[in-house]
Amino acid sequence: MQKLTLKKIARELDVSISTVSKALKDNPEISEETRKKIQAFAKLYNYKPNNIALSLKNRKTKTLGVIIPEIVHHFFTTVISGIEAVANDHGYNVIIGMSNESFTKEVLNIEMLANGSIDGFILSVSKETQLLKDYHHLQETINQGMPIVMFDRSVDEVSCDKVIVNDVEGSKKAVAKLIELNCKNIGIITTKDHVNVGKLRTLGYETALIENGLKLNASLVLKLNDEINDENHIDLLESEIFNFLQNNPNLDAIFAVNEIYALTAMSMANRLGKNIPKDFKVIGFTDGILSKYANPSLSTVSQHGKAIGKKAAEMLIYRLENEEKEIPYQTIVIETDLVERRSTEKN
Amino acid sequence: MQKLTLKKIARELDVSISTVSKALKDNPEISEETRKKIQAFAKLYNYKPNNIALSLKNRKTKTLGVIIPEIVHHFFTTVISGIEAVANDHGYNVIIGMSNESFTKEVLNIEMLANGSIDGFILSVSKETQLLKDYHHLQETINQGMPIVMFDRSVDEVSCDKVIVNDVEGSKKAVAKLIELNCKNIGIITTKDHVNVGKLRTLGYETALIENGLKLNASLVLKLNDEINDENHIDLLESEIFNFLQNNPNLDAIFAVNEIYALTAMSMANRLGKNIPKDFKVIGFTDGILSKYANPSLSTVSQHGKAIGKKAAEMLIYRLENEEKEIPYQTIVIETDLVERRSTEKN
DNA sequence: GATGCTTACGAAAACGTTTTCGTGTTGATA
DNA sequence: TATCAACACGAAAACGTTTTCGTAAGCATC
Repeated sequence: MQKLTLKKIARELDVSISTVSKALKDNPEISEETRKKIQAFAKLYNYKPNNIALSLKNRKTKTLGVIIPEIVHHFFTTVISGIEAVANDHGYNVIIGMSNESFTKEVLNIEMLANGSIDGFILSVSKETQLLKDYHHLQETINQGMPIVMFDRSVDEVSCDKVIVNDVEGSKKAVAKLIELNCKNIGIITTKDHVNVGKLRTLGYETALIENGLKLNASLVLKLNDEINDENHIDLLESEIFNFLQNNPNLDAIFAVNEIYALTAMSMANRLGKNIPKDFKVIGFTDGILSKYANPSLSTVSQHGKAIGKKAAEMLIYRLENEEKEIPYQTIVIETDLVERRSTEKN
Repeated sequence: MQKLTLKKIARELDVSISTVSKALKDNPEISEETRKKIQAFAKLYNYKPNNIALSLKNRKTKTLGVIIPEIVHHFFTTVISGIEAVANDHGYNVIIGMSNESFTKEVLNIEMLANGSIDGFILSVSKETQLLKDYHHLQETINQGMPIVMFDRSVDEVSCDKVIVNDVEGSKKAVAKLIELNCKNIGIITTKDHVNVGKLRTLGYETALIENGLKLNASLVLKLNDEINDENHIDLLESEIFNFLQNNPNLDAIFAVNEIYALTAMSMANRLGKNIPKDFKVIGFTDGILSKYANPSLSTVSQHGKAIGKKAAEMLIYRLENEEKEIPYQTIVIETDLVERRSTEKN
């Protein structure tokens, strides 16, 4: 009933532990007869080596630690699915920690895992960490010889492998598309600047306008507190966006830096009597489930989350399995795609 | 740079390993002076005990294994967030495996983790496992002394702790609500019967009709292959549901066993010129993000995923930490709530 | 009959802990 | 001065592996 060990097999078959171990690994030192006997016994009672003992011996756990800000989140889970796929192919497990966007929980999670439980990290830093700009926990982990691969929300101040999204370029594509569709007054709904991706996407928006000879107009930019991007503040979000649209009646398109802002913009535009896509077009960022099933379906900038996860896992595993090599840190940029759906159909 | 161990501290301070270990645990055997010295050194160089070595020694890993069919899924991630919260409070980590609805991957994941990596499982079986009705891997795991807590998709044939949703009751509430709203021809969009929750929700629908004196009408029941409940088959799903609604023009309400079916039903009803909620009402199952941000927002049966996860983790941890006690297996039923939104507003 | 070479196996160390038990030193007591 | 307890520490086993090294037995060789 209880787990079988080498020692128990050895005692049972009256040989030494070493002999059992070698026999199971087809070591030629062991005679045909003994080997057959031991293997048969092990198979019969379904012997499986204990992973913890192996980890201790090898000083490798064959598991990756993934720290994400939030798990009930389409983008992050998509990334995880990419990580899992690659990890499993290489015989690795994945252990997941959530920071809940809290600096303290991020530190705690990293400390908990860094003491031998895993071989390396894949992580996206919390918003609070970005705000505090305190990265000592990350640096210390790296200094201790544990590799980190950052994705999406990466921090420039820490040097390590990174897989990032081309936020600026993705936003430029989206806004350029709106311009091409003859929109003249394109607004943006974004976050406050301390959220890095928000800042970058805003930059992309501005760049696209300028490159196409359009004027920037500060009143067409709505910067929201990201605390209201959350299921419990739908009403607040709605009223902010409603007011914004009402105060800018000439708006004929919105680029929103996430799905929720985009969907809310669509509803509020509807409420103001605008028809989408006929007289109001919308593009979001992040190709999640909301965009696909929205009504009308929402055009969006796809980040290829699964590809991000795969790439991050590949980089980490490669580094882990080639520790003798001096591999320079890399930053991989995953390009975005504009997925066109009904919210940007031509008139 | 490299990880500090007891041995290194011992060598550095010229004492034995035992002394270091005891000093760090404030064992009174060690003199004040030595204790202070060792603790100061350990703190200075940030000593943290190696988790793997502890796991081996204690034969406890303090980590829970969670196997889910799919991670890019609102309900499952909500459950995970509940598990994480409780696990972290008790000093446990969570390691996640995905079966991708495949029996083989489920078995592989369980085998991979069962060999010492974790202390117990929380799992929801894959669709393929339900179809094959092969549960030997689950039974064997339990026989080896590793506890399992099943949630949501549980299997009656295996006895262990379970946390399940009251699918029948939830569906009854939903359909009863539609009846109360004066709907006369209520259809259901559900899955084929081999999906257990689909079957139960269908049963709830039928029960509600009968208990309210309405007739069952087979033509108002649409049983879909669950392969098309997937982002790649939106078109197919749409056409199936469109035909269903078109062939039953007298339908004035739909109860759908998941969000996607419900949203698609709303779009298709729109396409057929029906106004929601005025002449067509819809209720879905699973209170996910889609329901909240749908337009009109979708009334739905909420399963309280986080509560399910919390309860499952509590049961598992309690069992793990009271191994001496003979705890009988429990099945906890989490009741559902009907969340009313605009798709069922009164006329 | 001494030497050497296979063959087949076991002992022991190592990974990093915790914990039990043993022991040398000190100071007090009879 | 012999005895004893208290004190402070170290040795070693244990958790379950892998792997290096040592060695006994058997046989052939000269």
